Formats: sequence, structure tokens, C-alpha cells
Amino acid sequence: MKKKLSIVDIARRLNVSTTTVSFILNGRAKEKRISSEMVEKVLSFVEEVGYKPNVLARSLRTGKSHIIGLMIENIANPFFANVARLIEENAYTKGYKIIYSSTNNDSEKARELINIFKERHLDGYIIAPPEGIEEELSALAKSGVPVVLFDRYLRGVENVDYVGINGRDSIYNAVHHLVSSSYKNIGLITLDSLQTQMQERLDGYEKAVKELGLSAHVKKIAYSQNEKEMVKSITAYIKRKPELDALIFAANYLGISGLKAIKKLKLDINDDIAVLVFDDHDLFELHSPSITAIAQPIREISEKVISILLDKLVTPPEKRASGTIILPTRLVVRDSSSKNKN
Amino acid sequence: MKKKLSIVDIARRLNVSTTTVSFILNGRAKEKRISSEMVEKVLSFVEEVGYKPNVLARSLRTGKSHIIGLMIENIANPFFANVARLIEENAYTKGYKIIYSSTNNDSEKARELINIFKERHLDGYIIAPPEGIEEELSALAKSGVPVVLFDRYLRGVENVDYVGINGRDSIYNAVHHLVSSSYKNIGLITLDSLQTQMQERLDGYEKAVKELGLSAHVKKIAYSQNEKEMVKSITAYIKRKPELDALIFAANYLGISGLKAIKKLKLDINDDIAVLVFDDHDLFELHSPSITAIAQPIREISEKVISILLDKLVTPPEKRASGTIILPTRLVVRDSSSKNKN
DNA sequence: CTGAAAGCGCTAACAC
DNA sequence: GTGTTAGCGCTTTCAG
Repeated sequence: MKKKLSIVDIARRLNVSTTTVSFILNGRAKEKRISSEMVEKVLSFVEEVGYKPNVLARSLRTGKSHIIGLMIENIANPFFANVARLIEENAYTKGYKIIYSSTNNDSEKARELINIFKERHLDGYIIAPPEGIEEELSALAKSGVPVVLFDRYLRGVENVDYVGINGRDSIYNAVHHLVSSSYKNIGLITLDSLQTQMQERLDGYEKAVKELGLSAHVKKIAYSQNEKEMVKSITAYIKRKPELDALIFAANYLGISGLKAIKKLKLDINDDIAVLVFDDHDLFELHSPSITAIAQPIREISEKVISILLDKLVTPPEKRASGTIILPTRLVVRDSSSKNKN
Repeated sequence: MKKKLSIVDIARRLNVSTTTVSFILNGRAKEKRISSEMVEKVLSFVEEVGYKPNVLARSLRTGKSHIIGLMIENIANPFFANVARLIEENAYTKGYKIIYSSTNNDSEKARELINIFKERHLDGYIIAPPEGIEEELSALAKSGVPVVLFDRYLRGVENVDYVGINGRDSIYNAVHHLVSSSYKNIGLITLDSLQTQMQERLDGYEKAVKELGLSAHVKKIAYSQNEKEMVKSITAYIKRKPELDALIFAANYLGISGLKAIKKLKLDINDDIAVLVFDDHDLFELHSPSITAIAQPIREISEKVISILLDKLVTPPEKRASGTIILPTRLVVRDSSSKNKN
């Protein structure tokens, strides 16, 4: 239909210079002391013809894209999906768009993504990083773009912010909760991963178990996109360890796989084995029995992440300071961890 | 670190023209019959200094952004999250990035989004549209950008493709399934919405009920982001209709709210009331009893959507034809709809 | 207060 | 085969 007008077109039609138009459009009319009739004239014409500046050209010129890159593990994981939604909503109100990508915990893919993002001159990054991209992240941060990590951090990466939760304490407390509900043989099903958040959870478990004089039972599952395989290894593990009377799952999808395994084995949660999962999920509330979970403060995480990033965007690089924010989790006690209630 | 090199820099260093470099970089060396030594020289130098063309400048020049806009209802809905993930994976391998946004079924927000997307010169659009953006979509399509709708279409919008499922038959069959499991008073909990996919589901229900000589019980819930409210209205409805012995939920989040309502009312699924939900979910398999669901072919939908779009992207506008693809669903019968099994 | 003009980095028609 | 150069649409310095 209406062929795209450029700023030149509108300047010509109005018999003014592009400069004037540009200044007015960028709200610098006051500052440049442009007559208010001029401003009015330009604005109403722009409105009338529905002119929109070409963002691309502007970006090319200014070096700002008003796009934020979001890199997460997997958008189909409800935790990440919810964080993504909240971050997006928030960014949107501030005039920023999100371009996102799932890494599937693959450092190779993450590296590529960073490159692609870089080419597009994104204004900032929000990343739940897989291991092995320390260098790329450092380089990115050093180049002056704000980078905020969340969910897990990467050791030795400078000048990035981090928003996370206290996984160590969370699991530590969870173990105590189970013990106080008179479970004794508590296993931890976690990922075979060196990611910091998984390490913390493991630490918390080991610390608690040690202090309580219990023996540790840890099963590390290989990360896989394939749920079937996860269910299989968990099933095998449970069979191999009949002495366990409680299981902590270190991530929500592990928990879901675990519940499937338990169902397959026809075990009774609680009679046979208690269940506690890191990261809450709709499913856990509705499950019979309902499943005790460690709930992450999704809203707070999202808000912190985006507000830190937006803050940095308006702070000159030399005045920026990076930091770490650790948020508390909440243990939502349900029936799967209360022997007597069931 | 290394300050961004431009194509001019590298041309100068090599004492060749930018044209030559540009052609080589765009793989048109053969076509332009550039000497292979030249090609080699340029390529290795480019490699060495790690030069990356500025995508923005290229887009400005070519008018192509290699970005696809994805507009869905809500990324936190597993159906959309999964579709998004699959589409993204697929697009990514073809060199396209996704920029996404949730509309929350708000036509105002959707309209704004389309405007923002337009400014960025996206190459194509994938949209699960709310009602009320017919005009904008038509305009978009008319401007020559490929548009693919999915999940629901909009009446009267020309020149867009649509990938959907046969919601009418799905629900029709679902009713028959319930009846053959000897349920008689079947209610439908749906959204108070004119969206085509919801209409189809309602149609299927009404057709089946009529043919079978049953009486219709339809509850239309207002769309809301707030789960609590949904649970409340469903709870009230169930209380008001004690004669119902089966409930069909027309969307997965309705189903989840429904399950919460049923739990709150302490009803026994199956003894008191059968449950069948449109759109499968992890939860439904694990629920006790497990919940019968109509599973959408998520992978097929995603693949169709993206392949249609990518196809159009390489087809000159005048040769493009738009069409509709309807995929079949699968009724996954579980315990919640089998009176005797329970 | 307003205008001319120099780029941002790239592509491609047009020369040679 | 390779080089020159005119834009793509915008911002912003520098003159007036």
C-alpha cells in the first residue's frame, strides 16, 4: 500500500530540513529550541501519513538496537518459560524487545548464538549459561555490553551480574525437613553436570547428610532431551537401592521423570518413598499425593534480572558495578514428604 | 578489544575493492568468475582477523533481516512453549532467528506488536492471533510478507496460510468416547471466546450431543491470566450441576484449573465425574487417575508452520499460493474416562 | 533556530 | 575479473 516514507520525504513535503524533523521526532525540540509551530506542523504531518522511522537505519547509525538477547536452557521448561514471559513483559514496557534462544545446555550452540547475537548488536544479554562459554562471556562483557546471568553462573567470568537462588541452603533445609518427618535414607537424584546451581544443590545435600550422620546416596543422570532415558535410569537406580525411603530431585524435569519411574514401579509415594523436588510445577500440587517442592521466586528473579539490565543500559560503562543477588527459595511442604499425613 | 573491522578495512588491507570482497563473502565468486587465488586470499584474511559482516547494514541494504516474528498467546502455556521451541530449532538451522512475543489474547497488544515487528522489517510472521486484528493481518499480508497463522485463524483474512487441527472432529469423537464408556451427562467447559479453535470445539460438542440425544451443558469461562478465578468459576459450575457425570475441558489450562476445582470439591474423578481435556500435558499422564486427553500433533504443527514459511521466503510473491493445513489429533484414553477401570 | 552534509557498513549496478 | 560509487534511512556536527 503506502510505500514507506523516509525522513527525507517528510522533510521535503514540509519544506524543512531532515535535521529539524529528526530533532523533533527524537524529542529534542526543546533542547534545540525549535519553534512550537514547527514542532506541531511536523508532528501532525507525521501522524497523518503514519510515518515510522526505520529502526534498522537508526540502529546502524546509533549502534543501539533496543533488543535484548535471552539465552536459556529450554523454553519448554516451565521455569524458563515463566521467567521468559515475565522478562519479556517487563522489557516490553520499557521499549525493549527480546530475542531468545534455547541452548539445550550445549556450549557449542551457545557459542554460536553469542556470535549471532553479537552480529546483531544487541543492547544487552540475559543468559542462563551452559558450561564452557567462559571466554565468550568474558569477551562479551569486556566489549562493554551489559550481561546478566541467572540460574547458574560461570566461575572466573568478570564484569557480569548474577541473579540466583541459594540452592545450597534450600537443599540443606530440605534434607532437614525430610529427616524431621522421620525419613532416614535420603537419596539425591541430580544431573551429571558441573553447573554451579547443580553443584550447590549437591553441596547442600552432602553437608546436611554429613552433619546428620546419614549416608549419602547420589545418582547423577546424564542430561538428555529424551525423557524416556531419564525415566529409565531413575527406574534402574530406585530398583538398585531398595533401602531408600526418600528421594530429592534436583530439577523439575528430573522430578517428573522420577514420578513416572515411581509410577512404573508401582511404588507408593510416602508408604514406600518420599519425594521432594527442586523447582515447583503445576503438576506437583495436583499430584496424588501432592508433591513437596522447593519453589523458586520466579517473579523476583525475573524482575531483578531485567531491572539490573535496564539499569546498566542507562549507566555509562565506566560507572557500572557488577554484583550478585541471591534470592531465597520457599519450601512448599505437601503430602509426599509427610509420613503420617498420608 | 579488536575494534570492529568493516568491509572497507579488509579491502584496503588486501588492496582489492570492496566489491570483490563482498562477492566472495556472499559466495558469488564463481558466478562472478573471481580468481581462486583471490578468493583464497580474501577468505583466509577474513578468517584470520575474525571479520564478521555487520548484519544491520546488510539488512538495511537488502531489506532482509533474517528474523521471523512469532506471536503466541502465552509462552508459559506448554503447548505454545513446545511449538516455539520446535519452530526456533528449525528456523535456526536455516539461518533464521526468532523474535517472539506473547499477546495474552489481547488484541491491543497484538496490534502494537505487529507495528513494532513491522518497523524491524522482519522477513515473516508466525501468529496465533487473538480476535480483532483482521485488518492489521490483511495489511501485513498484502504488503508482501509471508504470514502463517496457527492454532486459530481469523475469518476474512486473505493471503495468509493456516495450520490447525480438526478441533470439531476431535471433540465430537471425544463425546462419543465418553458415551461409549457409559457417561450420559457430559458438560463442556470452554472459553468465552469467539476464537475459531474454540468455536470448532464447541461445534463438535454440540453436534455430538445433539446426534446422541443428550442435553448440552456448556460453561463459558472468561479468559483470564488469573488461575484462581478460573478455578472459582469452575468450582461454582460443578456445584451448580450435580447431574454431570463427565466434563470436557476445551483447553489445557482449563483442564488444570478444573482438576484443581475437582480436588477442592473432593470429588472422585470417575466415581463422581469423568474428565477429558483438550491438549495433553505432562501432568495428565501422572495424575491419579491419569487424565484422558486430546493430544495435538505439536511436532507436525511446528514443522508445517516453519516449512511453509521458509518456502514462501524463497518464492517470489506473485507465485505464492496460500492454503490451509488441518492436522489430526489423537485421543489418548486414560483412566479418567473409563468407569470400570478405576 | 534551521540546513547541508558526512557518515554508519554493506550491496550491486555500472564501468573498465 | 575487478574497481567506483551511489545509495539504504537515519543522526549529528558544524555552519550559518
